[in-house]
Order: sequence, then structure tokens, then C-alpha cells
Amino acid sequence: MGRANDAAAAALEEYAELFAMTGGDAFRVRSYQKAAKAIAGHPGDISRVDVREVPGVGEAIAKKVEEFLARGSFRQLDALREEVPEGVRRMTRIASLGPKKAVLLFRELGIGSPEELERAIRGGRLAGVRGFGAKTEENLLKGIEQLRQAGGRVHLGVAMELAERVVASLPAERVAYAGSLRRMKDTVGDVDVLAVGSVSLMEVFKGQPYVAEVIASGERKTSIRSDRGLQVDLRVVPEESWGAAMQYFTGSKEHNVRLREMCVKRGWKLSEYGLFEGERVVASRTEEDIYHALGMQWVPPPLREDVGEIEAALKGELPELVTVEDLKGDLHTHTDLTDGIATLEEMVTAAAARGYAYYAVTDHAPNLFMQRMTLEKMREQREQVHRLQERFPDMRLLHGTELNIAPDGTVDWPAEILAEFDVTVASVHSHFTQSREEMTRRFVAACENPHVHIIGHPTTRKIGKRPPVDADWETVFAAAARTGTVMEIDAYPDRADLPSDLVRMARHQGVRFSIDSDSHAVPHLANMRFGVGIAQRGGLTTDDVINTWPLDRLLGLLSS
DNA sequence: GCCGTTTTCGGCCCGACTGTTTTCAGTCG
Repeated sequence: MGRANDAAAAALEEYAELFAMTGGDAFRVRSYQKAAKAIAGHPGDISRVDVREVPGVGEAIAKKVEEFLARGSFRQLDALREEVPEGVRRMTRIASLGPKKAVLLFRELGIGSPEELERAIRGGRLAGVRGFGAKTEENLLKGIEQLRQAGGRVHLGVAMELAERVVASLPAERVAYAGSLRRMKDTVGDVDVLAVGSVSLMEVFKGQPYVAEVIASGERKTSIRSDRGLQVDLRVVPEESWGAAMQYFTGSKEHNVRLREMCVKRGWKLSEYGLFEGERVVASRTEEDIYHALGMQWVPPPLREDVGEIEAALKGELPELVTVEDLKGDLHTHTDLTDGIATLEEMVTAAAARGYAYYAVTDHAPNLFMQRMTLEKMREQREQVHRLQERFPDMRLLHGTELNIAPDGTVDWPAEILAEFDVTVASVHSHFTQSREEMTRRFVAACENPHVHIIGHPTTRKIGKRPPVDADWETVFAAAARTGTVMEIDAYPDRADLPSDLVRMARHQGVRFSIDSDSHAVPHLANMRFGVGIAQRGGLTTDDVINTWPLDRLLGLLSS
């Protein structure tokens, strides 16, 4: 489950994209994409085992991967990177603009980046170009605006992988990441790493393989741009002010401003070097020392957004946040029967290894046509689940499904079939642009369906790719609270859905939550920690999260 | 490029939607 897998998969995905853009055969494109997905989802570390073991990897792809593992790229990838400018690749990240149109714009009009495309549209240069009418221009401008709003930020999964790589690479007395990453924010603009060590640490840092460019380097701080474009700042801090530095660089800015205001009122001063009364150090070694000196509880980083946590900490009333260890199961996962890449047995075995008390298999249902699900396949899977149960006496297997919420709020299968499932997740997978009124009615109808237990990835956003749908969430959550429908926190880091601000809103209305991995491969099961981060930011306790409950209590909710 | 109860070629999840076209290409899930 190594980062070698992820890096090689990313290279193959990039190659597939470039290959498609340069007119490569569509089936070969699919082969590269399939291999990338399989390698990313493969439980074994491909830098240790033969990559030919991975299904979908033949001789040609194996050679490319081996070259990539040896030197960080492969010949064919280098060639295509030369041929297609980086800006043209960025253009395909604009919603509704795929590889065909992007290349056409580049070849015919010399448009080589989203910025140039925007200027061209506004300058009327697309008028009369075949396939580009007024509506398309409007959609492209909208897509460019979305792209701009995402900025240079990446989702937590990408940032966490890099941060852990950086932390592991530094031989320091103490080293840890801080910043929005430590607060488990769903997107991260740059990675802040703190370390206790000597100046030579900076030299070690600058020589790491993930460093693409050194932006600035001094005695106390070095900034680099990583191979994936993300900036990393390393700060070397004195041992005795470790706590103050962690507190300061974890933020948020708003939280810290409030703390410093409290200090000023007492005639104290708080900085990254410590909490001071004149020259006297009041606290600095640990974060706990600092918060306690201010007469408050230590505040868990995900809560540090100045949304009431300071008042609560002063009164000693911070919630006891849900943790990864509290999770007793996963209620939304897939297998290769639909779009997962691991078998039922592989997924269940991996889930049992995580020590779960229960585990639900929820493959897609027939209305998502591309998944080719049928009643027969679903029932056959249920039989397999029942047979498999005998081998896992300590983990209760639940047979479920992920239903598709149609534009009118109805779902796949009639009520009597739905009643056969132990658990159902219902999600929106299409018609994302309905009006707020229609979308709200759609979700309310799904909540009111007595056979729907959980609303999956409610906003359907994909970070950096697709905006959330528009709905009146107050009304949706009121319906969920009234009907006892659970809202999912989809832990997959590019979804992170519900987002934490909506979690807070829903919690205030009395809604309950399920933190699910939405796994399509064995390694995805480990994404649960990102979902827990969202739940913590939303202030959730174990009582709010149904998959921390003991099996009996969970089954009670599912059967009511 | 991969794969094979079809063994070395021929098929590869496919249907809906959008915006454009006047019979369809591109994009998406």
C-alpha cells in the first residue's frame, strides 16, 4: 500500500490523459487508466513485488512502471509532456471541456491555458468555431471561474501523503506537520512542517527526491515546491518553544487572534516563541501548558476555527470528539461486482483485519446503468455474503446497496426488494444542476422513503472538479431529523462530503451521521481518518455517529 | 494495451445528457 503505487498510478493516469489528447486509441487509453486504478488499489507495494501481478498490467505497462520506479518517469511520458503544453492539460480540468476540445482549441487557435481561453472567449475569438456556441462559451467561463476559486489548493489526501513523506524524511529530534493540514481542513494551500534540529536539517530537506524547486532557504525557514506542485515550508524551532510554535503555526489565524486578545487583557504576550509576562516565560514547551495557563482546556486542532470553541474551552465544555479508534464498522463500500476493483472476499478480509465489528457491502443498483447490476447478481452476492459470514464470526456482515436518487427523488427497486437489504445508502449521481427547489424536494423525498437509511455523499461535490449541488440544506436536514435518515460523511478525500460546515448545521438540527469510506479498493478502507477529521471539525461525538455504536444499537436504528 | 470456457485475434461497462447539429460529437458517470 505504498506511495510507490500512488506515484506510479499518477504517472500512468497522466500518460493516459496525454495519450488521449494526442489522438491515441481510446481502448489503449482505457488500458492505461485501468492499470493505474488497479495499481493504486493494489494492497501490495509494487516497488517490492512484480507489478505484473496486478490485474490489467501486461508487459508493456510493466516496463513503463519499472522505468518510472527507477528514475521517476518513462520515455513515452517524457515525449508526450514535450508535445502537449502544461497549460493545455490544465484546460481539461475545466468542467465540460475534455481532451478533444482542449486540443482543438490549442491546434486551431493556439489557446494554451485556461487564462488564454478566458481572454479568447471574452474577446469573441471563439465566435463561429464549430462546436462552440453561446451556451458552451457560458459554461466554459463558469468552469474557469470554478477552477480559479479552487486556487492552488489540493484536497487533504494529497497534502497528507506529501506531509507524511516529508516528516518521515527528516532526521530531527522532533518533527511534525502543523497548519490547516493538522486542523484536517478539506483543502490545503501549503504544508507547514516544524522541526527541532540543527541547521544541517535544511540541507537534508533540500536534497530530498520530492523537492522540485527551492523557493527560499535560510537558517530558520526553507520553502520548497514539491514534485506535485504543492509548497512545503520547513521551520526549525527551539526545543523549549515547541508547544508555542505548534500552537502558532497550526492556526487558524482567527483562533490565534482571539487567544492573543485574551493575553493582551492580562498584560501577557503570545507568539510562536511562547506565552510571556514581560520577560518571564509563562508557558511554551507544550500546547497544553499554553492553553491551561490561559485557564482553558487544550483545544483539539480540528476545532480551532473560532466558531465557539474558545468559549467552550474556557467553561471546560469542549465536546468529546469522535476518534478513528471509536469506529466499529464501515457502512458504504464496493466490490468488483460493480465499479470496485477488489473481490468481496478481499474487501471483507481487509475489513476484518481492521478489527471492525460490522461491515456493509453496498454495491450500486440497476439505475446507474453503466454498473450493469441486476436483481439476480444482487441476490447471488447476498448468498456469497451469507456464506462468507461463517468465516468471520467476530464481524457481522451486512448486505446493502448504494441506490441512485432519481431527479424526482425516487430510487431503484420497489419497496419489497429494498426491504430485503440490511442497510441502504441513497445518493445523487446525475442531474447535478437542478434548481434549488427541485434538488431540495429530491432529497426530502429520498429522506421520506422508509427504506432509505443513509444519504450518501450528500452534496456530490468533487474537490477541484465539481461544485456541490444547490439545495436548501436547512430543509433537507429538518427532513432527515424528522424521518431518522442518517447523513453520510463520505471520507474519500476528494469528496469530503458532507463538508464540516454542513455537518455543524445538521448536528444542530439533531441529524445523525455515518462516517463511511466509500471504498472501491482495499487501500481506500484507510481513508476513514479523513472522515473522522470532518466529523471532529463538525464537533461530533460518538453519540452522533452511528457506526461507532455497538452492533445491537446500530441494528435497532436500521430496522426502525 | 490487455485478455482469453473464443487461445493469438477481436472485443473492450454503455446509456444519458448537452449543445450543437440536422444526424451527431463530446463529456460524464
